[in-house]
Amino acid sequence: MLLSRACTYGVRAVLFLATRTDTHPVLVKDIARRLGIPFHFLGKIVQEMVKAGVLVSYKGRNGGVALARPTNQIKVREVVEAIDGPDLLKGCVLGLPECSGDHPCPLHDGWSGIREEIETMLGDRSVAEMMNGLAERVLRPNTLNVLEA
Amino acid sequence: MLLSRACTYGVRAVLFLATRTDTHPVLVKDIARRLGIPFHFLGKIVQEMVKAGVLVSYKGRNGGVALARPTNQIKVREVVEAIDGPDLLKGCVLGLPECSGDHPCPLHDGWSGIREEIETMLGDRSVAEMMNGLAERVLRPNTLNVLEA
DNA sequence: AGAAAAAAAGACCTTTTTATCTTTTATCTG
DNA sequence: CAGATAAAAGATAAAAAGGTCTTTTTTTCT
Repeated sequence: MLLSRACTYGVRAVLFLATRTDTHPVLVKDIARRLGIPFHFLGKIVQEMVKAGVLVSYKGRNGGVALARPTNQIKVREVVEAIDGPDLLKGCVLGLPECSGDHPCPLHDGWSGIREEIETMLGDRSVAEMMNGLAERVLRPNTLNVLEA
Repeated sequence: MLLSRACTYGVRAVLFLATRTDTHPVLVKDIARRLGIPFHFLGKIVQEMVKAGVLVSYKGRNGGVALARPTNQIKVREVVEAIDGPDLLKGCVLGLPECSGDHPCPLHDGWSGIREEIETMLGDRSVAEMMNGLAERVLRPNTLNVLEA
């Protein structure tokens, strides 16, 4: 698994918010229900994204969470780093501290190229750029979500 | 992390065996010491690789483990699949069961390309092909390994 | 002010991963 | 055959990831 499950939940939540034209805050509970993610677990993840400045949250009645910036100013990498940490793609694929350009492990060069592509995928495109033609339903894990109103 | 730690240990053990011109079995204990990997943990991992047909093992005096085939007939992918399972790279990056060519998630296309490259890196090259110019020491995690004879 | 609503925070639990230790089984040597 | 050797197997433990539940804090609306 490239991303932790928590991270995939976070990315999905951000993409979900990005599909909404309405920018009013959305309840974490509603996001969790719509995406089939455990509510309280998503709550924790949302907190991290708020701390990281990706989301803003409002307590109390009419509260909820919303994207901190327009979708064209948020990169998926920010979300990933907020949840899985900045070192997710750092370091040797084989976990060798000595592995470097000077002392490459057998996978070093291959992995370097792939890592760059992953970083491009996550970082060089904004959330907005990714949303082209994305139907909201695709973010849900199961088609037969009986909880959906 | 792309690969589990167990998997990196397994790959490193295979690469270590591949650096040896001598094809006599090597003690798991020795591999563990040389590579700085927990002995008993590596034992479990070796077992899985033996079951998968990547390694062969011999009990008793003069026992140990050895590569089951010449290095040009072993692919890293085999090792990875023996330890992390065959589904490591299968499925959506965001964990969405519905994600497919028809209903792609926003990362679907980008990830498809990257996945293929990872599979190429792991599967289309044999262990032998990767060993070009690899010094054995690079497989060790710490330069100052006092345990090394 | 008081009640309700919602995120924040914290305690706790379960599963998986990583790791250690002990016992068993197989094999070789003398 | 006896003893030593080494992997296999199993039991246990520690740490991390994933998930649930309860309480607290903040805010808003009568």
